[in-house]
Amino acid sequence: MNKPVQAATITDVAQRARVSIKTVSRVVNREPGVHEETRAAVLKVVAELNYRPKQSARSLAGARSFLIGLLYYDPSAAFIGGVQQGATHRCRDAGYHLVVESLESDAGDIGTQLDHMVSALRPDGMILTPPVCDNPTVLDALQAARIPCVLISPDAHVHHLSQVRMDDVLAAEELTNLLISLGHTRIGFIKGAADQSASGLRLQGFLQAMKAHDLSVESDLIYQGNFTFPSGVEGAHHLLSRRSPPTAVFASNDDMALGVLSTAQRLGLSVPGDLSIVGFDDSPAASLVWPPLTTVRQPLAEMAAAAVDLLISREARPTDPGAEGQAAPAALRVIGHELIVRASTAAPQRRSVSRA
Amino acid sequence: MNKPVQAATITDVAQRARVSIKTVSRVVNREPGVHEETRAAVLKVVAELNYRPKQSARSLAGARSFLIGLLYYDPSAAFIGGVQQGATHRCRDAGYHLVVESLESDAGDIGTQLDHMVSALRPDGMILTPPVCDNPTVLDALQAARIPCVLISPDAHVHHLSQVRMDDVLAAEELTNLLISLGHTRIGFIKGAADQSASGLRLQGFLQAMKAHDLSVESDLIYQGNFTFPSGVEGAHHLLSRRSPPTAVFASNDDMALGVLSTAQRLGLSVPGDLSIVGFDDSPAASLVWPPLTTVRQPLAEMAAAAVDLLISREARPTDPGAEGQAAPAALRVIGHELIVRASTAAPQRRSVSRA
DNA sequence: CTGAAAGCGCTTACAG
DNA sequence: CTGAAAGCGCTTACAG
Repeated sequence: MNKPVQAATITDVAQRARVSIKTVSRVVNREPGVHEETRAAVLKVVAELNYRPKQSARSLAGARSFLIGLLYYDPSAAFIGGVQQGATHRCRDAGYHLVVESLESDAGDIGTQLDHMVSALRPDGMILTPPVCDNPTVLDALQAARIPCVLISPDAHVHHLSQVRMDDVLAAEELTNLLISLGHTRIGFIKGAADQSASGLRLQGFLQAMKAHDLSVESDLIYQGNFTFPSGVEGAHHLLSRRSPPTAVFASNDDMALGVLSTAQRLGLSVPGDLSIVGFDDSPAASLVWPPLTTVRQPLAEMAAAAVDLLISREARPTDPGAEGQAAPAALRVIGHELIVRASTAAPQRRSVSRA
Repeated sequence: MNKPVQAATITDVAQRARVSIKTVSRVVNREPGVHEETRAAVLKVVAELNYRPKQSARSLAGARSFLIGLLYYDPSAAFIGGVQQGATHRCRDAGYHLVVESLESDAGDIGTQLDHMVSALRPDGMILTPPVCDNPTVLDALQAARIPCVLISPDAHVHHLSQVRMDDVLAAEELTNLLISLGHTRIGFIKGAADQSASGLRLQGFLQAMKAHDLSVESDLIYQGNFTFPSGVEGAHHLLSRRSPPTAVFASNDDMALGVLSTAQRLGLSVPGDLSIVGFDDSPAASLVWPPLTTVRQPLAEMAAAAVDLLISREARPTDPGAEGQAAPAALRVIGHELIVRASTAAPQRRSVSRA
């Protein structure tokens, strides 16, 4: 009996509360200018009928769709998991919904894939993750469609679009300071892929920390990796075969750090006894290996939540090509990270026993 | 000039094609009974205007929302990645959209979290992944809301809801047969968590394969794990400390296999020389470690695509409580898996050198 | 094979 | 502080 077959509509609520649908609308949307008693009465009926406005009706009548899109490339990185979690939670709290779109990078018609979501759904905003957030085609298409966008950790620093990121330089500095404070002075560094800006930022943080402690960095102790496990293996061989090998290695991400760890152990080095290792990302594997990796956790969920906020509050409006002058400046949010100190780091042993 | 500020509507198309909006609707929805010339003319205008029906208008007027929900629990397992990819792609091909909802299992009000999506969005169907797909509260709520559901690999085998799964028994048999064909006769087995049905199914497949080859299985060589890395470590210690240790270990998932691998190496055993190891899942880490794991890839994307198909074709209608007799039987789709043979398996060495 | 009318459930722009 | 009217862009149920 109390279980209606049909979901309640705004009209049902209005009739039962003896007000107009406009008043119900005001109450539901938390608009000001409603008598407190009226508001309470409406709210009571809303609860009784378990009324929930339909997204499609609101979207059709109004200017908002209550939908936010999340765009990413297919090889759904671990990255996506954290971003998506943060985004769905914030969306739910705000009465929005997250629609995901996994783009196929090999399919040439990225524009068509996007069009699908943009024209049919007309989301109120779009969140782009790396590396989609650096794809000019995608960015242009979204701009043309006037969809507000927030880029998560894009490569391009100066941009007319809003973005959310963490401070890679600072995190790398902290990681390096940790090694230095443990007593390491010869620290090897394995760079990330040359075409990703995070690579440069992390190196910068490393160099700044070393310099701040008056420690020299031999160019021989910097190896160009590409964020993959194999390149970590190669980097380890390179660094550990030096005449005077480092007592610690800073790998620019966990995958490479795992490669270093694996290689060190195969060479008979004990970690962290003979070699301390730090990574970056706090990937799932980082805590599964032995010893677990000291690393940095990217605040992915928090970054995504900030992106949603930017979109909902309309701070992320796309710059209007027709009125560039009065366009609001693009927002930039930097979210704090977290240093995760685990067992892969320790003070260096008195004398080096490493050899490769 | 050719770039309209406003997106084209069905009226725009109708006027330009000199037909009624009803005819445009018919063409766009591929309904039969439209003169071929008329259809061509409409299609031409649709292309010219780049017309795309708005989801909100279709949803409000019609019986479908063109939205499919994906429900999962927060610690977004690697599992989700594959499922989501398969689902978004199939949705896009079918003109649907995937809305994701990450549930917080610790928050008591799962019903409220669900309600958010169900009442406001009214999705045409919902895809549930483990372990949400086995939550009675969620299932009941969805049933009450009359939302068609497809469960991905649920624990409960007999169910009145549609489901898609892989054949765990068969996959475990194949994995075991591989080890047997390499010459292994003493094979240790580490079971998965006792409360997940996959654990029992994989054990069953293992036992069937052993029996089919007239190989005995000492109860001492079966260890109760729980799908975690540490339980793999414990299982390895247990198995390898037997007076006559196994030459191969079948871990019921990759995380535990990784624990076995790590332990074996710390004990000085070479893998696969002294010990062959197989896992299950083809997790990202499985191919990153050395040696990479022989395992089974779950056809997650394919399973998700099948789930979307079930939902769109309306084969997954919820059983109507009011007319149980005429309810269609729940669908069941079993999707083929893939054996991934890597370097963690080889023929056993002549004499066992293992000790723990 | 084609179309005119009504209506889905809301918000917008006004009016009072 | 409140409401009547119009309309968003489609589909449904008919009619021809």
